[in-house]
Amino acid sequence: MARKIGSHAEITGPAIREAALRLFARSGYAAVSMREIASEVGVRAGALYLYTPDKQTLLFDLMREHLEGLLAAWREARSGIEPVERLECFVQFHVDYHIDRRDAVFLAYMELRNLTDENFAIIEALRREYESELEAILSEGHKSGAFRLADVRVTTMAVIAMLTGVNTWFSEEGRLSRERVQRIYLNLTRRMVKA
Amino acid sequence: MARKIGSHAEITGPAIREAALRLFARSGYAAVSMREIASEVGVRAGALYLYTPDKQTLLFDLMREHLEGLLAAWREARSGIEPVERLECFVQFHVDYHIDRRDAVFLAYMELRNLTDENFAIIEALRREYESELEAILSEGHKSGAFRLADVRVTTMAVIAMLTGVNTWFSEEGRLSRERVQRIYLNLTRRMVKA
DNA sequence: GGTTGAAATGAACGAATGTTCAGATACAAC
DNA sequence: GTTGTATCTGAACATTCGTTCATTTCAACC
Repeated sequence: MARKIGSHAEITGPAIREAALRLFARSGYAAVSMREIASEVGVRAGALYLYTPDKQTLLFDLMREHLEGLLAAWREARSGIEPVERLECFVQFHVDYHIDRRDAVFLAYMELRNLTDENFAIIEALRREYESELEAILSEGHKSGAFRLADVRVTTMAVIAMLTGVNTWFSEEGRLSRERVQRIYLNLTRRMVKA
Repeated sequence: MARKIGSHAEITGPAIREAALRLFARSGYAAVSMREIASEVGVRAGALYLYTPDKQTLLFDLMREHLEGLLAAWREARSGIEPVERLECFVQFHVDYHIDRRDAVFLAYMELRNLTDENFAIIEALRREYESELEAILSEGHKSGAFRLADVRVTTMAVIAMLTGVNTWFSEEGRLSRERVQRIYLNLTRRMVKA
């Protein structure tokens, strides 16, 4: 029978990822040293290498997990929703998910250029996969006449950019509640696709 | 009478800024070394310090010049335009200006966190100044009844995020011409503010 | 042709980087 | 209490970093 895993590892592994995510998002991948991450966790730099083969993999894993989580959560959220209501569902979901994961969203967008070519291809594919979820919604609605769009692809990019932008200004303690912001973005999106 | 400036300096100064802009945008400020920049210009690292006091100032100047240029160009573009047409003018201008300056736009957004606190405050003020140009347009239109907006501030941020997003996908050799893209974004913006 | 001075070099600086690894440590199992 | 092993340290490694500066280069002038 396998030996029970050491008690520290159950804590340290996730703690490293959380610290790395926070620091990478705040200062940028290249500007954060392994010693900084270790210090944040309360451990020395060498110990990090029990949990990740190297710094690049640490970054890559954070980005991959974010995007895979995003896709999985969306597929869960949309299941059982009629195509007609899918757009509204998407907007609500996207805003919610992104507000709750500012650091990860920031990282997955800002640090693309610090990925190796191979890792970049994987991350980029995941991003496109998510984008094409929205594109499919718009495309269906366009064909059915529910939406009237000048260009499906451009509208897709426009809506995603607009929605993701919420992270550059929204604050939970700000003037507007999360629900109010969601409603406003929903109305803006409706207008953008209105037949 | 002042001595004529050395012949090299007329070339090298701008060349350094161009190389730095390109490299910073491609790989990130922290990931680019002074030796890389110098090599790109065809000079050794020490020579850079004849043109900039340090790396941080090099970054800061690039960002400041971009934002100051953006503001000045916009104020030039809008002059003589009636308030009613200002929004359309803004969209055209913003898309055009941003498409033509991908690296600078990218830099001024991505590298905010690598600025010293003092420099960050200056850059951030310039950004807000530009944003409030659009906000003023929307606010006027809202008051006059030309637009119907749920929230002026959120709509401002939404429009800017949507428009700036053009840089993440547009290519001059792509499926759509610049003029076509401008028109699509213009229509999307019109819908977002429609009374 | 010699003088001047800006431009650029090349070597060097201390500091910080990612990563490795032999040894110390802590803790579950017996 | 001894053993076994996962965990972690501390020191060291080869590089690379931003920056400085004495020295060299070279075009412009008298």
